[in-house]
Amino acid sequence: MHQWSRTLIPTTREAPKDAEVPSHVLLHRAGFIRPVGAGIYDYLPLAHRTINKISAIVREEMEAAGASELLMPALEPFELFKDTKRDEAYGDNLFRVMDRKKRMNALAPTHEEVITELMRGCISSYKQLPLNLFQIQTKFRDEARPRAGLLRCREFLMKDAYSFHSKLEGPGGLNETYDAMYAAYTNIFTRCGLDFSAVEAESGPIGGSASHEFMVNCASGEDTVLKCKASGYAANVEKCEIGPRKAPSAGYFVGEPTGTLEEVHTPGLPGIEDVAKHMKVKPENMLKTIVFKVESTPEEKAKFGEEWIIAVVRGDHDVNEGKVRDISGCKIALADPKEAEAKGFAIGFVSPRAAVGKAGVLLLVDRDAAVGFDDAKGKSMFWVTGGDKKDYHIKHFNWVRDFGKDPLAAQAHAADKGYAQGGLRGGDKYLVVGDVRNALAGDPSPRAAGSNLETGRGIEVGHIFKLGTKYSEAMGLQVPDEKQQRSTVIMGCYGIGVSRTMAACVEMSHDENGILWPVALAAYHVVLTIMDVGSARQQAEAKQLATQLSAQGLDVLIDDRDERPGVKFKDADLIGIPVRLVLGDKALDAGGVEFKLRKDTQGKGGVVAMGEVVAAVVGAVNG
RNA sequence: CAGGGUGUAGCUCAGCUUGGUAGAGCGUCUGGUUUGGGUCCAGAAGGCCGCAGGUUCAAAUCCUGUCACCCUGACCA
Repeated sequence: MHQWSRTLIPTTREAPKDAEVPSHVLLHRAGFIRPVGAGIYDYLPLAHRTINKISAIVREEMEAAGASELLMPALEPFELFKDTKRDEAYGDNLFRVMDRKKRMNALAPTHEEVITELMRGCISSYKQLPLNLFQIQTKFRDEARPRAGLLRCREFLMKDAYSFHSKLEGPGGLNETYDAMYAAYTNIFTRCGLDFSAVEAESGPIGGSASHEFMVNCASGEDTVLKCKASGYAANVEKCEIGPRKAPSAGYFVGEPTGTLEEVHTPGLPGIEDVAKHMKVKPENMLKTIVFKVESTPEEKAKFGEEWIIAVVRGDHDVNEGKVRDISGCKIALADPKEAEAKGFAIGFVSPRAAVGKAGVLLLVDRDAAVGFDDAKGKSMFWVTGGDKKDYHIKHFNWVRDFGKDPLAAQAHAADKGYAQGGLRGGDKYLVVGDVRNALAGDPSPRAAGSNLETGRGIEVGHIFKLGTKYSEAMGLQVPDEKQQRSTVIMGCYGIGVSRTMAACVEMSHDENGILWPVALAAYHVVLTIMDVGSARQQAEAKQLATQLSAQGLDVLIDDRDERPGVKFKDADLIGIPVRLVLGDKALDAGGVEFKLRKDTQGKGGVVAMGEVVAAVVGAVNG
């Protein structure tokens, strides 16, 4: 049991002006955190207690799933990152520290390199695998823009686990451990009392194997999630597939021109919305073109030369970079404007015509943009797109007339296949129709015919990932297998943002008076509010009750501050303790104390007889 | 990294346009008052006006530079 007057809970009436999101405001006001620098925070006693509770749950479930805890250093020699090239991949996000010998070190953003190096020296046989090791430790990332309090920090607490396998399938394989981690994460976030979803996530260009994110469902979340109720499919928008869309009845691209091609001067209009407004059309009548540069290896460049990809989607849609990458089969990056303009692309004003007659340019057209006839309206489509020169757009773009019938005809087979695989190196193709945009609410489900996707927002608190051999390959982690062949170890990694989980919980669960902690994460289960601290009787009763509650394994906070009742009630609500017991003369005279749950916002609760209080609190806490 | 904004008391902010030597509310401390949802009254302490240059008789205020923090975007295993 702790006394409020003997610990540090600096509640405030107002939050700092720069705090905007609820978790930031409330964690500050409730005395959980204080800023130290950009994206760096003090974790005060309440926060520390809550974080310890999250950590304890994580530990239990990780151990139960067969993982062992260890602790690796946060400070690492910089050379470690060279083998995996993550000194470059992380770029400025990697904190660099020069030591007295002028040697460069890194503050670890994550520990793949360290643990792979560790394993290289510790295991020498496939018989020692599988292994799953985890730690709970402070991570450092020099984020370009830390924001939203604890949700995006430069220093934060993370549980990171790494598993090692000699095979993918079967007992002891990566897939088995991955599934075990999926189950463990589900247990962890369920026990934390969070409303969450496990969703398919973008697994990046390496390997293309499975990856799931665990998202706390919350309208203020940074990530967009799509779900199909019928099939249970759920995915991050970065990853979400779109089910078969209805093909245009007349065929792709086919439609009569809606008028003669007309150039319009559109200077100083930065966004598609502005251009649409200026040209008096809807964004859905515009074609949005995004230019990507293929990032080839030197060998590829020698063979294929410089390569570009132009993705075309409807103006009200967004290009999905992962889908462009997957369909083209190329590593890509948004084109550098200067470089692209040198190639003849008027960035910001590119139309599909820009691809015509240029070698090494692939045009990827989203299915919704690859039409010329509006079936719903029963007439040809009206398209506005770039004018292929600075500050100009064109009206009445028609695919067949203005892009060219021959190139379209040559690709009819690709369009019919729908999700055509192709691209620059698939032959002579330079136009492919497919799914290259972000999914939206109402889009067809990719897993259940006739069902539609729904959207929600989420905060990513966990991410599990099949790494494959990315790190073991780069760092030479191999063990001999049954046949005495050296084989590269297969890895998985599994992260949980512990400090972010605390903040996400507040985002998910608060009201106008403060935080509502789930019992499992509450810094204290119960707060005893002493009405008159000058009353020896109230003090004695409080102490006795607190002792009884503590004996039941409950965490008890006694508000023994010499404050007016109103102040104490406000603070109790603010810091969000699930159960409040008020010790005042009125209730004591009636032989009890006042019992109120934080989630019951109305009224002041009822009097519970002294002999039944402990059972009542235990009952409330247990569920 | 680009664009925008802000740095004045522990917190929220006013003062700056039009230079004249520092203000309010909340919080803190003292005394009184009050005592079931952030009482009321009186008094007090508390500031290198982010930092460094410059202009001026005089700078929180004008100029230059710099640092820090925040917002939007880019970025984000």
